Amino acid sequence: MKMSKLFVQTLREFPNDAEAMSHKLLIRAGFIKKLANGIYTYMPLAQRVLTKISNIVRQEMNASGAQELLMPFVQPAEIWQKSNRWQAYGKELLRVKDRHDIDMCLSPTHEEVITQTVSETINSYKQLPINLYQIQTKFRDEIRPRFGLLRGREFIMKDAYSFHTTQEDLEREYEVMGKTYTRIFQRCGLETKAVQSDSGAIGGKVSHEYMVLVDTMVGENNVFYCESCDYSANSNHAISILPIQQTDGGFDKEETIDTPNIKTIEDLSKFLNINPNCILKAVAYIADSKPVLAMIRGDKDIEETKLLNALNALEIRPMENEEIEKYLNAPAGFIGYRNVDKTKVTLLFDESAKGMKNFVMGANEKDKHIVGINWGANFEDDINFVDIAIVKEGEFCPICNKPLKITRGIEVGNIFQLGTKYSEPMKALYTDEQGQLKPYIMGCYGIGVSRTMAAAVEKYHDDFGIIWPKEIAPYHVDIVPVNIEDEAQKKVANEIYEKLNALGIEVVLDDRLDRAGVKFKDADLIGFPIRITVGKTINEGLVEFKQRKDNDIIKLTPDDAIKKCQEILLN
RNA sequence: CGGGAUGUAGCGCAGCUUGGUAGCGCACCUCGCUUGGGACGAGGGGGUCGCAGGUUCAAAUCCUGUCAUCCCGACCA
Repeated sequence: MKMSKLFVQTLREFPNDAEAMSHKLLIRAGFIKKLANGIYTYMPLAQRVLTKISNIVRQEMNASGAQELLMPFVQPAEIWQKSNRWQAYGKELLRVKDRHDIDMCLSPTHEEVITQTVSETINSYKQLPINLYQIQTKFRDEIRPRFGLLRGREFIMKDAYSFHTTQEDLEREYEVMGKTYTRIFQRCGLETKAVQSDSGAIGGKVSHEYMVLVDTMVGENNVFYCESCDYSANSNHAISILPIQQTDGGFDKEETIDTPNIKTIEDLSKFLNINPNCILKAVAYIADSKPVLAMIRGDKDIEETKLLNALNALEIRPMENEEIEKYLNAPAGFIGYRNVDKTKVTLLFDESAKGMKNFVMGANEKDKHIVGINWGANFEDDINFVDIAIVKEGEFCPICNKPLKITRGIEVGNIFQLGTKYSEPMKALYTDEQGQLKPYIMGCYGIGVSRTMAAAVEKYHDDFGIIWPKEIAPYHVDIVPVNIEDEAQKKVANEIYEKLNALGIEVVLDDRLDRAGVKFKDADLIGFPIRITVGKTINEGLVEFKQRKDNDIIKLTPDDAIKKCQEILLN
């Protein structure tokens, strides 16, 4: 490709409205253009990267026995009503009406269509298992799209769905997909960590997320991991062993005391001169319009995803102060679990509270707390402790009891064991060996293709621009004649260009009339893995060879430069 | 949906306080000159100042409304 013909416009400055480095660089280097919030055009350079990622995905999925198909992007509401997700999916599902006033939607995911399609096509256990996938645009009307391609509304996803007769066979395929994913991302030049995760709106019980670990804020997930064993989990799912499990407030009898205007754990801890872990904290929520009171040890915080799961609820938000008065009969800051009407308010206790004794909590009365409380002493014994706490740094691995580390991660893939979550409501059945009708046992497996591109930029860049891994770079080599009007330089540059093309190496010839500095800046910004500069040294028969990843320049003959390209690109 | 900010040429911005009919840099076009890290000179094209009302002889500027975008939070594959 001749640079003068390439449909690209690099910018001298970073865009004003971008925050994440991948967002800034992809726009500045001319890979993407924003059309609307969270909706982007992939320019030719980006399209080439996406094609390469997609091809790696295809090769590995096919090698693992999956088959590619392509399903509709616009879907009728009817099919979503069958799975009960027309209601449950919420506002992320963009709904539209067609000219006949029929409800339709832009598909955020394809469980419904694939389940129906498979159930119409496969009737017998003899045709199972099967794994089907597609690579396609998805639309999710996110509340707050951000970070460019990392959280767009429209994005490209590979989604695969597998169908099985037994849980064991699903687990086998789940393992296969896990290994396939690791390989796919490795081939894209990205190391990933498979972490345990919450399964969210897609549903199912077991799931793992494939995270690219980064140290920037754009990794929207906190990942906890153990260096001694292979435990790792998204913070919304992580569990831990607390450094201090038994806490004692030291009060020798239970009594109500005055705590004037002491509303926070911090203030109360100072006022009574006790550790926050001796205070029982009350956090009030509204879950699916119903009041919930969660009690947790004072030094811990609620993980709302876990709370949501414990309640089997869809939506959750903190209570407003008026709601606290109304439902809990207590002023905010002085809430306790006693006097709560358990027929009206769901009461939950985090496991961290189990080891507390002689502890403190709100007295359900303004400016008063109760000290010296013990489980079972003054309240019914049948308290059911559940895990609804967020893990904190410094806590210990649940498997091997070593300190847990925390890092940020960009989720580029996920795998779920769905079970019969879709096949049952949608009555997607096959006939088993005994002639019985049974719902399929399903798995699903996603890869964010466009997000993977952004994650690679997020991971591999420097002050000058992008540093593409060679496997997904838009082009492999950029040839820069320092002065295109110098006949000797022009001739050699053209020869190298022709030879590399003939070898099947993807190459750009920067034939623009601009000065060398402009071409060098663009080469670094766009991030070609290899740059060959044809300049003055051509009089000695030498060109300059530079790899973007280390920026070291060596001088070679044109033929040796070509050989070096082959060497680097082939291994 | 709450908090904060911003909308002026393709991109980055000034002008707004104090109203007088729009400007700078980059990019683009022409000519000259230049060619190893985003040169220089001269000339040129491009904007209903987000949109809609209002005040005024006169609005980018003041007022009201509205839309969009960005950041933080909430939310979410």
